Amino acid sequence: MATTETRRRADAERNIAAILDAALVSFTEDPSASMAAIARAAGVGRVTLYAHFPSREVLLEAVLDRAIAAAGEVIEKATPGEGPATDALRRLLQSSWHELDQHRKLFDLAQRELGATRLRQRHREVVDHVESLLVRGQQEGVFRSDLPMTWLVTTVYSLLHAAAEDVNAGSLAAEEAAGVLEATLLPALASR
Amino acid sequence: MATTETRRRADAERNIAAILDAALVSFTEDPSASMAAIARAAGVGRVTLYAHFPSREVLLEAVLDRAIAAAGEVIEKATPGEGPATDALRRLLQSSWHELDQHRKLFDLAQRELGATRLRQRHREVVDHVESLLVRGQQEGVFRSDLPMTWLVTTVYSLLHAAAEDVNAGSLAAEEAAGVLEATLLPALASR
DNA sequence: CTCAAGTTGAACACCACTGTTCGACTTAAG
DNA sequence: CTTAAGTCGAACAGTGGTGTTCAACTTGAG
Repeated sequence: MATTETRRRADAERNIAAILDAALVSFTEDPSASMAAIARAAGVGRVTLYAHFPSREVLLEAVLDRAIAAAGEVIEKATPGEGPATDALRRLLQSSWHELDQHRKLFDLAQRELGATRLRQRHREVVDHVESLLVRGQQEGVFRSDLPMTWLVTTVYSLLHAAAEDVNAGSLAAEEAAGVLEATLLPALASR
Repeated sequence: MATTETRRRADAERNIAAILDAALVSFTEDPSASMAAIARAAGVGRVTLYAHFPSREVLLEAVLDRAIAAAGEVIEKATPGEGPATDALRRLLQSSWHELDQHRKLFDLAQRELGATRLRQRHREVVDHVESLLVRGQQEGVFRSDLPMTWLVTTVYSLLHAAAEDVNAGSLAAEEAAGVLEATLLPALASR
């Protein structure tokens, strides 16, 4: 289905992948990463970068699309719609905290550089997964209903991000992240 | 005590204050705010800005120092050392969430532009207030001790920041922020 | 009133980043 | 092997930020 008359050469394909990988890392590490730095990180000439992505904006959008797709896949693998909501949230945190944090950082960047409204719909795709899990938990009576739903979603993302930052800074071990998140989020979300 | 042979003229003093005010807002709204933009926001010529703050770096440090001092004062007014730890935390959130969020944003920016280590000590002054309150709560048995202290501090700051973002984005009313924070943080921090 | 302190815009050199063009070179595909 | 697709560095123009200098102007203090 991707053979729609693109007919790219194999090395071009490889470079595009390397660029997207490098751009994802670069953008999440430093929002103001330059095109030159990204090209260098991808092991590719600056001209090659521009050959595939004519502008910084286009590149950012491509990275974002890819991150959203990846996040969607990882989330679905955790089957957030099955079993007790509490267990589903545990599975989600365990498998996806890192992926979701990357997405969050990209979203922040894109919001600044591409404008807020333009991103809402794309962002929704990912956020909705979390939100519908929380709604299900409320219906089951295990998650609290005394606070706005937007706030609950914010709480999940915010702590996810915080854990990722701590891991990045070295003050939290990566293996402990999911457990710590669980121990903090479950009581914060639980109904009394 | 501030009369130590500075002998600045009154309008200079006024301009410096206006610049620091504008810079605080500008930096927290947009980390990449330019010197020209800050001067404009302060209602002051670009040259005047440079007359008082010879570089962007110096200005950022001055803003940071001021924010730390302000945060310290606001925190102390909430008397975090008196009464039950839970009540003290409530007072702190009620009076300081906005101030603490501003400080957090500045800290993030300064960390990127001035280097991480250089900021640790200054940051400590503010963080310690929160940390010692949490430690006191642990000793009283009302706050949990099963997670690293650094994580508990991170949790408080992270949700503080999230609430401020939501208020800024319009999805949370400013008057509700403290209450929502309380309702989320207390169960997250409580011992079982 | 007087004068030093302070402000201002215009102009300057400098630098980093963006995006483009070119011509020479390398590599995958048939 | 041939050739079209792709890569590369160098060099370019344009933009926007930083920090400086200067000479004219305004303002506060004594």
